[in-house]
Amino acid sequence: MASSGGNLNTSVNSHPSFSFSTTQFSNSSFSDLLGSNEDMNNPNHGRTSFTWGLSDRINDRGGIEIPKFKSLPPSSLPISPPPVSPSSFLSFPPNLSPTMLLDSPAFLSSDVVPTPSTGTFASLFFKGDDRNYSDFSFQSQTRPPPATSASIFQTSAHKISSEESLGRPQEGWNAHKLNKQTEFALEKNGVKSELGRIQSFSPENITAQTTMQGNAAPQSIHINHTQPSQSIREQRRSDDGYNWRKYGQKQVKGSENPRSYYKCTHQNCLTKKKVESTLDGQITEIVYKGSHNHPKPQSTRRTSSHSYQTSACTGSEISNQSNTTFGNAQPESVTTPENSSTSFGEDDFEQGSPISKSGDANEDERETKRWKGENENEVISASGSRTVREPRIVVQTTSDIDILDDGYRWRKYGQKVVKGNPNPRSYYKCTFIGCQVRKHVERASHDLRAVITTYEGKHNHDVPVARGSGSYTVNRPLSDLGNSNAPTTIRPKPSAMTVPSNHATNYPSSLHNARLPIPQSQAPYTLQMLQSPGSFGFSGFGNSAGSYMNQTLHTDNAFSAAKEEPKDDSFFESFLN
DNA sequence: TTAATTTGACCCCAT
DNA sequence: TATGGGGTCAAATTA
Repeated sequence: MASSGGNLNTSVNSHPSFSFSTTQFSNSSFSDLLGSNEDMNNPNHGRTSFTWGLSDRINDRGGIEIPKFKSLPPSSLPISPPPVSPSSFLSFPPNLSPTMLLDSPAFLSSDVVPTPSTGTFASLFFKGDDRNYSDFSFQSQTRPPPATSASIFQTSAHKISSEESLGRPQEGWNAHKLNKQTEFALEKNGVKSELGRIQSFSPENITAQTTMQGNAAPQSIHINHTQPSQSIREQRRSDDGYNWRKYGQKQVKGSENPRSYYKCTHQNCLTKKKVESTLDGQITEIVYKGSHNHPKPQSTRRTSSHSYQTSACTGSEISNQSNTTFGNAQPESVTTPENSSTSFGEDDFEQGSPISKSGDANEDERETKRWKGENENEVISASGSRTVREPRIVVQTTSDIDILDDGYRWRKYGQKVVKGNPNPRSYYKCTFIGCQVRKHVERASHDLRAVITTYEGKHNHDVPVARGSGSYTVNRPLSDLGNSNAPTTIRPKPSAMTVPSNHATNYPSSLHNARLPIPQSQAPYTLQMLQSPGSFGFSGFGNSAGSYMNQTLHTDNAFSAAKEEPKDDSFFESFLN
């Protein structure tokens, strides 16, 4: 349902502590998690730490007896979306509109670089067909995929992470698909991940088209729950496009998460990867070792309705252009995980997120020692292995200047102190003739460094000529961006999260740097989406202008402020002159 | 029957 | 040098 006009978007340049990430896919069914009783009878299992991990945990939870952890089918390896480093928060030059990025075919290309520096990060959240908002929605696990490219943003623990950091109580997520074990796991993490609800994410029952891949843009993730099982050979192909053979699994110390070891099945290719997943099947870490010496196997699944496509961030796809550290330039068609290694700054993760959970203090320290990359986007080992960690989006604060510098020209027409926030809210109106877009900016009550920018309406014009932005031309084709490894002008600057306000309709709020011009049309992506306790089916998402999302931003004051945004135009009109 | 996965055991390396 | 832990092997198991 394409929306029009009357959109309100809120970008929250907020709280450093607020963080969330998208997609974390579980690739194992709960039945698998539950395992079988016969496994319990296997004396050998006593040796494993599963007992130590799961059983103990279960016991702690009240003695619910859970059969041994049987193992997580890693075949699907739904890789998390491209990790984004906190240091690389997407930032657009004043003259570069996200819309341009989103509209670009490049964003639909699986070969587009998924790094934050290339804007992929943003795409993860923004991307949805600008013109097909209806296709963009959070969907519950049980919902069959739309015929088209419905995008399913699966927030996982990260979402929860954001909730937690924002003090939002965990609430109602549809746990009908969850078993106690999973719930425990999630609860333990202080999280009930939406992704967790997609526990049965596996090649067998899922068709995941992700555009949300780390690579490029996000696009969409189709999960076809109606799909029958696929052949094992199909499963063999992981979400990164390469074929892997599992050759081991181990429970590593300090983590409940089993680690699976895979080798590339391509002849003479020594590339390996290890995947660490949470008990509920969510991948928490993927580490690639070595480089593929061959192109990615041709996949026909991408075009098949029955195909199982790479999950949100196939390592390979993610990587294509993000070879910041790994210089192994490869054919464009050959994207290798090695090149990706984009990583959301874990350090910013709130406790309770799977990420942080998996890494307790000691673990983190250990990891830090072992996997110290050159920059925050990378986590590499001394041996050259790259780590693709859980994607995380961390909302950071930006300066007021940034907030105002979104590429458009604004005229201040009012200021007001709104309920819930002692800080005055500046109201601006787009100065472009005929453009009714307005926005207001305010500092979060909880943190003066955090700035909330709320947009309303859609610009009916392009981004004005850049102000002081050098090289970027407003209409620069995104493809240029996508095809280039150049960092472009997307600055690794802290970005703000755009959170649609109550009015939000069309705007894809999302990670939205303060500098981001408001796209004329974007796939709406809201914090609520990330925080929605229950189903992520946003029926109201993308409603026509004027409709309210009825969202409940139980996040922090910043969001609350947005929520309390005056809802009628009269409020704004009162400022108009 | 074949191929992939599972998993106990072993090897290697860091401490 | 001893020990622990991660990584790998390979037989057993499963599909």
